[in-house]
Amino acid sequence: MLEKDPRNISCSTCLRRKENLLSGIMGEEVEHLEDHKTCNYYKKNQYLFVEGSFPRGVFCINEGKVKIFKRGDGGKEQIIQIAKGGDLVGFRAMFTEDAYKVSAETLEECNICFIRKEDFLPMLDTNPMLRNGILKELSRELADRADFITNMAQKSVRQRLAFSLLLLMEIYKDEPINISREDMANFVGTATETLIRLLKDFKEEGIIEINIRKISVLDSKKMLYVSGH
Amino acid sequence: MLEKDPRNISCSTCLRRKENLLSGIMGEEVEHLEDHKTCNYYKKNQYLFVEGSFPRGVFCINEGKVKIFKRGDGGKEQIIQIAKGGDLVGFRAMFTEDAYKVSAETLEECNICFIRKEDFLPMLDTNPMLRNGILKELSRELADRADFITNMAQKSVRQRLAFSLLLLMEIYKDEPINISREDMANFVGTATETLIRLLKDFKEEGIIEINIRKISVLDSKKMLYVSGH
DNA sequence: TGTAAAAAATGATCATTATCAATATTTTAG
DNA sequence: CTAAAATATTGATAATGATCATTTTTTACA
Repeated sequence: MLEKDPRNISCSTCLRRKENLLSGIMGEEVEHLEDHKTCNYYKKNQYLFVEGSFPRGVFCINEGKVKIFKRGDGGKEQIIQIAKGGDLVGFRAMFTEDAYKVSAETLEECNICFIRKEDFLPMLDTNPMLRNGILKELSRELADRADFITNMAQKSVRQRLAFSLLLLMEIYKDEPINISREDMANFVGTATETLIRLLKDFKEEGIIEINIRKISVLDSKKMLYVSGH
Repeated sequence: MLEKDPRNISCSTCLRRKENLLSGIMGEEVEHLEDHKTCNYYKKNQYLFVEGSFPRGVFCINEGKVKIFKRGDGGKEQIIQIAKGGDLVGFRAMFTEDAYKVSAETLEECNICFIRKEDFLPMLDTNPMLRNGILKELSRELADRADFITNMAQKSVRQRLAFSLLLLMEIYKDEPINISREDMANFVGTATETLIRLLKDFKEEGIIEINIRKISVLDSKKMLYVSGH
């Protein structure tokens, strides 16, 4: 259970901030951030923003997981990314001055801070470290997505699932992976039924363990092998 | 046939530059650019850079098409993007201070200018317009790749081919699309044989016309319909 | 805490697309 | 201009993965 009134989260002491893109912010800029950010508790399955709407600022996840996804023409979700504590979410659309091209929804209860555009963008001009960090981050994500596309095009569903489970393992750290079969299928890019069958295979092969819906990877070496990497 | 000694290409009068990210460069910065850039003629199938190598600068395509691709674990290429005259290529890896994650190879003869890192990066600090342009461009491409991933996951090969042909149509402007079946298959993310069969279908349906290997889209409205968008 | 709704799991079937093999056409280089 | 190499095309077959229908389990909440 998370703190439901997270207003006391402080930027100056926030450990998340010290490890993310905002770590370059110093002195009075931190104070300004602290005074102007808001922080809210989100239940599971709440939207942060929706495809087509216009960005008002950037979200900084303190606790919890958020899925970033796009709806295909049939309305089916494709999950592009799963963001976790420490990640900044939704700042890309701010630069294009365009509507969001993806949506963001919590996968579990979250504490998430919000920094308005007007408070965030000026820091780009005054803070070369932040600027460079963002350029670096955008470039890194671009490279990740080239990988994603290549995997999608060239790997079997079994291989993609294996690789996705390794990614999810990193996102969920030591905790078991706790995500609905449908979301997982929409991340891997397959049908829910196919995903469930493959999970069963992995279980029978001793690579994973399933408790109710939570998945633990038992043999990540074998998983990497199965992923074809 | 292209000019094989393109040293006379001038940044100050370059129409390509005036329409791309470098349009914000003014006055003596243009002169500096002009003095420090180099410009070369490339034959078909020449590499600009290879996955794993380290970037020394950025390429500015004056004439010709360049494929940006990644090799999957089997060595098979996945084309991520096809760059054309006016496009800047290879600047992402410069920000990550990391090796290239993709390769770039000419699809036809090209004239391409090269700006060294040392001449390019400092402009980021002095030129907010360039900086914002690049943030915008990176964000836009990130959105494009989310689309790419979603199409890859949710659309049939037939739909993806239709969509790819529309993209290629824009890239090739009025000229017929001139790209090998293998490259096209590696862009769509399918087997060459499947691609050829589908092209045949499109031809029989009157949506495209094929001359030797060059493809002209006859009915782009129908093509859009077939693409499922 | 019981019940309805949602999510997960299983089974059967079908369609799409990959793969392998062979041939035809086009391009390249001597 | 011609032979060799590369590319494009066609055919046959197999495998992967989607879809639809149904049952079981889990979750939410009155």
